[in-house]
Amino acid sequence: MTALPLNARIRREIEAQILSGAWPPGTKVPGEVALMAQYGCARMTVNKALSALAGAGLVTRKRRAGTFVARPRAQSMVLEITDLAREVAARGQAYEWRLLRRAERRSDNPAMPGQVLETEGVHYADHAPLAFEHRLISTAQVPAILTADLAQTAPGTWLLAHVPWTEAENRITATAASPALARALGIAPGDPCLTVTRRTWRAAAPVTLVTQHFIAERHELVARFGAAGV
Amino acid sequence: MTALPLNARIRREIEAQILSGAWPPGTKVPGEVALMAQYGCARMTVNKALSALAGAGLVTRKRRAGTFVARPRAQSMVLEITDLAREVAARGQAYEWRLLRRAERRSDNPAMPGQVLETEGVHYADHAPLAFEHRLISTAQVPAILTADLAQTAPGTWLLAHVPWTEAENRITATAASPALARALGIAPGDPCLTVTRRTWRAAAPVTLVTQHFIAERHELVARFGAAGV
DNA sequence: GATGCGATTATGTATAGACAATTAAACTGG
DNA sequence: CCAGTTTAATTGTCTATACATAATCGCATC
Repeated sequence: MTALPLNARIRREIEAQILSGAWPPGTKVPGEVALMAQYGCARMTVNKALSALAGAGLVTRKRRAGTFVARPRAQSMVLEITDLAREVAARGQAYEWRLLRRAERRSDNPAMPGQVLETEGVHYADHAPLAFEHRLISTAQVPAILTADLAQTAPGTWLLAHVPWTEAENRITATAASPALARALGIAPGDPCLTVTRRTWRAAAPVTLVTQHFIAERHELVARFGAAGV
Repeated sequence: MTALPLNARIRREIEAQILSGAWPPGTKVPGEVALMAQYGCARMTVNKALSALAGAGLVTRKRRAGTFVARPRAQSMVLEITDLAREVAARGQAYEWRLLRRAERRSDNPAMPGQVLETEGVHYADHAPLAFEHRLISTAQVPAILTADLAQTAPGTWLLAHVPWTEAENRITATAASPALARALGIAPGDPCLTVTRRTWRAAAPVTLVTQHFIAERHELVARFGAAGV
């Protein structure tokens, strides 16, 4: 057992009180001077612990008033959107990507203006279709994509390795498969699909706009939240 | 313009270098002593800025080696799962909850063992059905739920206000509406639904297990990633 | 009562210095 | 040239203190 730094220990002990329910929302947490006396340390050490708790949203702090156990508000979950190739491989399945279309053209989509590379293809897991993907990539932002072998490497995999993004937005919804989509995925028209649309920016400039249609039974998004930041 | 605290300013300026791409992944960030000289401040101030960046995952720090711009890994997105009542109200629509079933019984679901309160009901936005909800609540963990008026307040809303949770897991998928579900929501059987299953724990003890079926056209989950933590 | 204003209190930020822990890099002996 | 050892650079934590800032409380006044 390595000795936990003091500020981390203070933090953990307060956290335990909150998470056990002993200190319900609204409870006043002992002030910095009180904790300082209790632990026999400097105020900065206590401050670091309480600031970290405030940053994690477990307490709210207000000058003159004090520190209080926060009322749980929105559940803010972390959704890990990994690269499909990696995710499939992590499940121990064989990953495969098949490029169906590749075109350089001017975009007619206001969300991705300018010259774009358009791709369409299907992701396979263990040789069974998993998702159909339609993507636009800004060639102004990512000129190197034009020389990439996208029949070999899925554009998402290539982008993840080559382009840092600064902002992204995912929209998740359910849709019924259109006849064309059903044909590409080998399912029946009207079957439910989990549809993820992701827009990615780098320094306010759109980089890529991708829509992935997953076969519902074969894919699930998982978002987890652990309060302790563990 | 309120003057930003110095540690926040240092953080922002380093962040800007990383996000603009000027400092690609792997770049060595100036050390604490260098920044200390550059900004003419104490090391603790620089340390606070860099520690915050490390906490946000933008840099990794290693003793003796230094601070380096982190390599982007998976896209980890923040998915805000707010209370439905609040979310509908935030969109300026009229929220309504209708309780269809309420039963105290022993659970046969291994994910939620023991004595539970089972509820079923429908969430409405502007008097149109939005989602069907099925829920199990552990009465051992939340005895007070038995006295709550769940016809008036949706169980999710009540729980959010009364029970702190420590861990949660969401599974998101698409399903086709069963005949019973279609009847409850006023849609056609087989129509696609966005299905969210959420399990919540408090200190390793299961609190609630809820499944919500959203009408696909009326609901969308949005996950955002803003690198600056804004 | 209602209103305005000062006093008080708790947090927010910053300093300057100290020592500990880690580990990359330089050095040494075989 | 390699393996083990020492050195030194860098971050991690902590102290003690100081002043800034926000907001509540209470008092005086209208």
